[in-house]
Amino acid sequence: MPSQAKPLAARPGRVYRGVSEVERRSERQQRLIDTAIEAFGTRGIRHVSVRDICTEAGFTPRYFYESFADLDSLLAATVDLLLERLADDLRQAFHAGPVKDPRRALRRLVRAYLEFLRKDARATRILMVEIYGMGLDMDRLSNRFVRSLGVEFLPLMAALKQAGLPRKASAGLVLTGTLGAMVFIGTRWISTGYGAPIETVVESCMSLIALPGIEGG
Amino acid sequence: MPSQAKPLAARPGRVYRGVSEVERRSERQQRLIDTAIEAFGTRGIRHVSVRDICTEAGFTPRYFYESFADLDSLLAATVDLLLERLADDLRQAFHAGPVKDPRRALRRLVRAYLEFLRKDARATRILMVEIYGMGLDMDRLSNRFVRSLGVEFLPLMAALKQAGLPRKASAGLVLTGTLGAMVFIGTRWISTGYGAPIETVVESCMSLIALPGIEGG
DNA sequence: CAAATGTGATAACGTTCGTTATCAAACCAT
DNA sequence: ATGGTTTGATAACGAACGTTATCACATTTG
Repeated sequence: MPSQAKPLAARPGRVYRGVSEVERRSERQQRLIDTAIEAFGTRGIRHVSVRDICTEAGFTPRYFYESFADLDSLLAATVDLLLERLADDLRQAFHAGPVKDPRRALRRLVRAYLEFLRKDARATRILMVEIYGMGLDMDRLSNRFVRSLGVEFLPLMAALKQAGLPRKASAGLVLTGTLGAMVFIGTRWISTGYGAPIETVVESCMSLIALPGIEGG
Repeated sequence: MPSQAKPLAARPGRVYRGVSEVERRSERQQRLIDTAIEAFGTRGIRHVSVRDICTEAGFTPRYFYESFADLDSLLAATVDLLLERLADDLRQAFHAGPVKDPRRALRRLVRAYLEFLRKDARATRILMVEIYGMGLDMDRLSNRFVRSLGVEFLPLMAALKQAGLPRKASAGLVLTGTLGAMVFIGTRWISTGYGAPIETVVESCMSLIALPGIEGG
């Protein structure tokens, strides 16, 4: 599934210990990504080597290169997976209530985002910090984030923004800024040990999302 | 001056080629930091080694360790210097007009910030991207940024925010969020080749800073 | 002058890195 | 059972790393 992973074998392959070749390869890939989440998420990419990943996953280096070209590819695949999980959570939260009320739908999304951050500090570190080590420029990064924040989420927010936007502002930049606000608030919340109650954090996020013009709650 | 640099020799030392020992050491330190700005700012910290810095600065490794304990210390010193420069620019912009009008003063600050980013893409990359590679947690990072954004800036903005803040929001978190918005917008602006006119970027930033309640322009 | 110190080029040290190979044991096919 | 595959442990490889030392040369000090 991860885009940066190597292709998963064309031939059907042979069955070993009950599982097919494609299954085995995919399991190994998954195990590598799981190990990467732990390693990158706790020590940071700069303190993780290919060898580290292999020994921690209980693999021979050969199996690393079977799945990934290098560490950066593994990081990219890891980020992909985490963004996918985040997107799932957001989608679920979005549809867990009335979709027509934009303010309440947005609040559900924000809360789901924060709960995702609280659920796994390692994932958070990877998505909020380590991701910058990749070659991605801000545009791609922002787009990637934004795309994973749900297809439903985006037009909703964009519409809201456009409504109350000052004449000369750019909707795209404001969107990026809002995203940055979420990221910083989330990261800060975590680095202070989730000190503030989630209600307060949600409210703080909402106060930055909500522009004059849609202020109604 | 940089906090992460090694102390600059206690003894007076001897004069060499016309300059005193402390001066020489400080010049070397400065040259190392200049080299670091170029190296970190264009290739990223992950692709820079102590040896790289030395050869690019025209130094023997000995002189690296004379000034810094390791690469991270050099990065920290570099960040310190850049934040200092940014703070200088902001202070100057702040006092370049009527201080009493908070909206206009804020706009001057935002513009100065963006012009700083445009002035040197390497500095921008270091401050906005590479900085995350350091051990700093978000709290320290945010505080460091925020402190360098000018002692005058902060209470101003905090006061503005508090005025229009929803009941349950946290002023500190909202401040962090605003900072994140600035960072993301600035980085995105740059990664798109400064495509948008600075007026548009300023306005986009302002639309995120300005909360309902101080909306009056 | 001579002695002491600062400089710069070079090399040395041991470690770790990414990457590839070796080889015996475990497993599947026929 | 025999022969081809997959596996896991181990090692091998050259390159790069951080760090420290060596030694000739330039400069200052007495």
